[in-house]
Amino acid sequence: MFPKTPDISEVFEKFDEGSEVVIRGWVYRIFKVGGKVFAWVRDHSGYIQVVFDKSCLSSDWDFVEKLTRESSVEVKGVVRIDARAPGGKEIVASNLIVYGYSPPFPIKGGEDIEYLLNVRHLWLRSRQMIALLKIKHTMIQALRDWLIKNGWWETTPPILTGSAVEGGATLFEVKYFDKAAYLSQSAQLYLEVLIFPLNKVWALTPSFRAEKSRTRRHLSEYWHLEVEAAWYDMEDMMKVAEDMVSYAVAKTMEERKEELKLLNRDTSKLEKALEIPYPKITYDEAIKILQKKGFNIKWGDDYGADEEKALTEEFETPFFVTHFPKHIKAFYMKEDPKRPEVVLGFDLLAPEGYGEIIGGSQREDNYEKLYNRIIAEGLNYQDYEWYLDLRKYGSVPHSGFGLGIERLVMWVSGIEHIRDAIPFPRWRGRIYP
RNA sequence: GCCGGGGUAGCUCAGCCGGGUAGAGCGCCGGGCUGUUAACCCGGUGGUCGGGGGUUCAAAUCCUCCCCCCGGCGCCA
Repeated sequence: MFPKTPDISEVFEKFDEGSEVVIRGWVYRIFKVGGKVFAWVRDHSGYIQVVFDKSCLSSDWDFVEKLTRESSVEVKGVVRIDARAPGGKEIVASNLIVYGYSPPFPIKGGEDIEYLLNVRHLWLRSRQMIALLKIKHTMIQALRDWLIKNGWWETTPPILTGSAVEGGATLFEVKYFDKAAYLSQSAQLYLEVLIFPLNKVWALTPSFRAEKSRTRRHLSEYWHLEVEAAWYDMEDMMKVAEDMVSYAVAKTMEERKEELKLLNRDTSKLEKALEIPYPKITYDEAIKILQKKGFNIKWGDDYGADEEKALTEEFETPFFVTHFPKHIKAFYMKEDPKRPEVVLGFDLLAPEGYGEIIGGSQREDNYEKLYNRIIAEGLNYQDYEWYLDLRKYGSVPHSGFGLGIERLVMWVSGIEHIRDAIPFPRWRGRIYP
């Protein structure tokens, strides 16, 4: 067993000048000046400067001479306060153990994105990536906390499925014994099953979309938080969405201050997302806004990336768009009883150009209507027999939504590209490492 | 799938238009420096110019086909 050593952040917090300490980590930067060697040693909590001075070191000086970036080390030494050290504190080493030397580290700064993606397994050690990994952790934790505190059951829908939720063109096909199966695009249909035994359910699963997308907002594999509940109408579900999102933003701002600062996130903009309820506009109103802004768009058109971006500029907080034309939305969305040409669907768009982070709806709970929509979409109704059964055996009004975890992390972190919201991004052509 | 940009040293790029012995900075290696913060100074090392085919006395450079990457669009979370 390894005797436990303090985190590097604890050296700053709990160890006074002159106290002896042992730390473990990786060499992050190294400077050799005169007779001394300065090494910044990093662990998950931060980094500290270690000073190697021949006169203070009992272990072999040769080990110090050979130190390289990303070598893994254990250092014993004495804490010293010194203004010349980053953070104002350093460790004067008395002993060095090297667990593993590193050949010249392939990332030195200034590399282009293709190169960095190919050494992603090493790039994840950078301070920006560490910050993003931590922000994602905190956001997932907060969303989960909120759901559990509010009485939602966590469930485990399948990843391998026999049929599509939406279109078939974007499915990843896999071999399933002697048949074909597909990687799940959404757990929604299964969550709709699970509201009958559990009323209010959710799941956090990977979703897969084989879209040939080449945008900064799409991944082929992303983490999908989906919720579904019986006796929730669209309004109820929008309330869940805004409560949950604002809670997660608040928690992240509270617990990940340093990381947001490292990423240069303007948190004054995030603060506005703490106030709920979020504004709600209908699709009709969105079209009018866009027309006023000079976009060539008419009722019935789906809005594209430019239009969506323009819309988000009208708001400083996340906001909802509701009541879309039926033909631009999925078959399972419930028709508005007052206006059959629109559905009870909603999107939650993040401000600052980030756009859609949630898509949800009240579900069609009438057997005939759902059956007709399936046929009208050209889908094979036999694939959906079990799903149609839900409308036969005690059908219930219900609603749900799906949230893209990486989209949320991207907006809250203020980053340019979704690939940095996931450690091992996947899209067309990218499967390594 | 479509539009645009790109592939030259370990990395970032120049050279290509107008063909004529492959360049720079960084890194790395060696030396120097008594406190570095992307250290600095001196010296050294480093290449199937993405791949195939073609034109030419001669191709990184011109023509052609193919591959890969990046940015954007549509689709979505």
